Amino acid sequence: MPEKRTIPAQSENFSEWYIQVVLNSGLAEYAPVRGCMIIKPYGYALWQNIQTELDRRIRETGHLNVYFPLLIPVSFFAREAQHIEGFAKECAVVTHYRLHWDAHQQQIAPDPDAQLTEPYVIRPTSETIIWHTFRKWIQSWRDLPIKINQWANVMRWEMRPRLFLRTSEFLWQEGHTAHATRQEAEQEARQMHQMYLEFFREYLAIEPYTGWKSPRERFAGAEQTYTLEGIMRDGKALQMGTSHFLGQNFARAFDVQFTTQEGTREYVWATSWGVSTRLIGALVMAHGDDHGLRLPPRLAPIQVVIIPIWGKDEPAVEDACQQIARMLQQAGIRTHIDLDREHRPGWKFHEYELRGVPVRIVIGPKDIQQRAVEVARRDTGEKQTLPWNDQLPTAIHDLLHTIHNTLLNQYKAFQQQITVEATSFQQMAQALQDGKVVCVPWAGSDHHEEQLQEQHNVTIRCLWTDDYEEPCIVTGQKTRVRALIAPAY
RNA sequence: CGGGGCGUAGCGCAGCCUGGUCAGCGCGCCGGGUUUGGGUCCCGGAGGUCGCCGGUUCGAAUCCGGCCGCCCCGACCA
Repeated sequence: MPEKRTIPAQSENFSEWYIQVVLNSGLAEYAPVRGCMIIKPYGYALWQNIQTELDRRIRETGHLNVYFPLLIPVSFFAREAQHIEGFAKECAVVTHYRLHWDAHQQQIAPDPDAQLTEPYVIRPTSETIIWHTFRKWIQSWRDLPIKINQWANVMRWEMRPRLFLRTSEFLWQEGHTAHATRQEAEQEARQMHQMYLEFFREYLAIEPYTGWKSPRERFAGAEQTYTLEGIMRDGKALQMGTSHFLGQNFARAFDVQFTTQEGTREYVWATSWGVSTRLIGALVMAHGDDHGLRLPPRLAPIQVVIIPIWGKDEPAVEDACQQIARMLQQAGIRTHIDLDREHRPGWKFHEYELRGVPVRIVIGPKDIQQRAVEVARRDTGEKQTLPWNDQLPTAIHDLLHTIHNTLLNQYKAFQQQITVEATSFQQMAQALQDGKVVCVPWAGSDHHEEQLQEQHNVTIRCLWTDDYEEPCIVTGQKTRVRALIAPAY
């Protein structure tokens, strides 16, 4: 039986595979505006599952949710020099507050009489408006720390958009904190970085590389940027989250000082950190295969799909499906029954594989007779028959757990296998040529990094320290610092 | 911004070179029947000012000029 393939093989054309999986699995589709996407119910359910757990962890670590406005006066961006340099090129600007019918052009257009005296920027990130506000909120050491978070949309007018990975508008969570001491702010930035790592491991089944960014790759306005770098199945790195130690840069830019316990005046120390809908792109590219998505069970909108095989006695089959669904739902398992009569079972098997549903249960006349169900795993494709009894929900629950671990272990094995350690520039170049990502001793400068990009089209994704010293591959200087070098999204 | 591709039915496409029964196919949709343990099959039906503007011509989806938009690859970025 020839398979009707709607998506190309991953190995054939990864980029096209990615686009087709996103579109055909029902995660998202293109919007009328370039670079924007419509996040469809299935994709949004996935995002909401990410939100729910992440929000819990953010609040658990002492942060309160807030909402700041979408529009920011353009002058706010002039305050912090690096910040404006980083974002100016990609800002959408609101200049008018009214449309009118332009009789000359025969179209609706901004009313020239309704031009704003000061244009507003649609936020590309909220540091500026938040620090403008912090000035009002902070006078004394008693006002600190302030630890807030907001779930919002932001807009960055990207040159080259890509579904979920780099859309002009995207959804994210941005945390912003203010502290009395450098040490406390640094601690906060590292803590949230660690929180992301645990969340990725426990929910996305991805354990990315972690470390800090080189000065070149740092957030505009940060003193230190901590990052999480996942390696996708095509060997390219994807920045999955960041946490910035902002020093006193924004406090100085917005003149936010406080009176210490000793009565002196000091600038406030800051952090900001965030993850976005890009994580959905990471899930697709880290776990997906030729059949489509493979969603980690703790985030999957549908954890178990039940597919009936109708046979002669349809009511009996439907009833059996309902009973089992109820049993699973009562055990807290997100279960969906597909009672659609139009499509045959084979069609449905393919459909739910494309959509990455972790577990499929098939129920037909045979199963009813034997008081058993056929259970298939999306991650490995394995099928097994489980008895239809009180133990079923527990068995499925355990299976979901196993699937999570399998996905995580497969990811880790892949990441380990694609990573090579090099002790010379030559070795590194060869490994990159072979499609590997490379870990090297590094004490180079911005200049060396620029050369890497020009010559090999790769960047330093992150830096960390090892226990022993090795000579840097570009300077020969002994160093404990290691760099992960890879092509990136 | 550079390179490439595309715009014809809801979706995917053919037709364009060589202007004239070229308004066509597949999927989907609607109606009826059949089938259901890995993408059933058959019959009937609805649906398009061929991206926009202008030109050439007796005649333009097709040729010419201009404009607009989208996608892919690169430089920038979560």
